[in-house]
Amino acid sequence: MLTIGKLSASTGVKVPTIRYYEQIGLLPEAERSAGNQRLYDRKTLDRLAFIRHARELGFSLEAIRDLLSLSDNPDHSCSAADAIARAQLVEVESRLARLAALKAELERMVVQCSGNRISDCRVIEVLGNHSLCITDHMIEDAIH
Amino acid sequence: MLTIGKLSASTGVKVPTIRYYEQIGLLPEAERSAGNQRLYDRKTLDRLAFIRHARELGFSLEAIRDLLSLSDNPDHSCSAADAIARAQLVEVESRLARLAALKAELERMVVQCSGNRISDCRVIEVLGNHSLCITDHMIEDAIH
DNA sequence: CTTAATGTCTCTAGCTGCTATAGCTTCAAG
DNA sequence: CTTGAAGCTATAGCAGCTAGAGACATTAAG
Repeated sequence: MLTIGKLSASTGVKVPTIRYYEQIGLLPEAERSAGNQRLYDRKTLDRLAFIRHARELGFSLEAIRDLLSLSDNPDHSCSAADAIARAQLVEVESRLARLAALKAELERMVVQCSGNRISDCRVIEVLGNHSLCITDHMIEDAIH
Repeated sequence: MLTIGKLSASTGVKVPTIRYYEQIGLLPEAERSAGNQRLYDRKTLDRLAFIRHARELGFSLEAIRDLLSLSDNPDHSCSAADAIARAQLVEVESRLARLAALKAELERMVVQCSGNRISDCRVIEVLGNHSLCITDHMIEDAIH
């Protein structure tokens, strides 16, 4: 049985975050020691590792809640889990395309900085002039 | 002079968001009509377009506040603006590398989905098994 | 000119996903 | 047996909005 600190150390999830996950029902209410301290078993450690990993992949707590309830019912079809993952993938691809476009724009900005007075600064100018920049339309094209 | 609705329509920033920006001091307090409605001029429209664009580029409101105060003092050197943009670029590059790795992992997940019972589902399994996944170390390597 | 629809006003509360603080109790090492 | 770390609860705060209530303003149609 692990204390919350050990659980935190072995999953990389901070202590207050673990308590928060319990509070919102992502983790079950922990057993308590005689002195009222939370105690965790291997099962909860796995569950928390799952949550952490999914968070790193950008899944929302809501999506994770769904995935967990799916994995709690192993007889159901996995198509729902697959759908969640696919939706997440679409999201990630969209963010990726968007970020790539923004990176290009930022690079243009810093390259063109004259190093002189603000009034000559491309950074400020580009940010103020939307027409110089990559449009949503271009981003949409890049995605598809 | 524009009402808040027109300003919203022409910048794509929602009405409550404009009021919020005023409240936190990103926009100056607006002039008011006889009937106490906010009125905006071209200058504020430009400022709001600047803010919107910078937000799309992922700048925090704090960074935008700095950029705005720089552009309000056009005699200063633009190296500060350049530094902010460069920091933002580093951030974006890091997020980009991270997202690319996550995309690869998600693709593996959905491809391997057996379409059958949850107990056979790779989506759930991969999420639960951190050792199968791309590590922070690998992401760091990808960045540099 | 009136009426109805739409727009705007202020204020408050809520959202996600945590993080920090205060003031207390419990535990483990020396 | 003491002391310092780790735990507890409860509350409040962060970014960056968003939504709702209930009142006043403006505009367009009839």
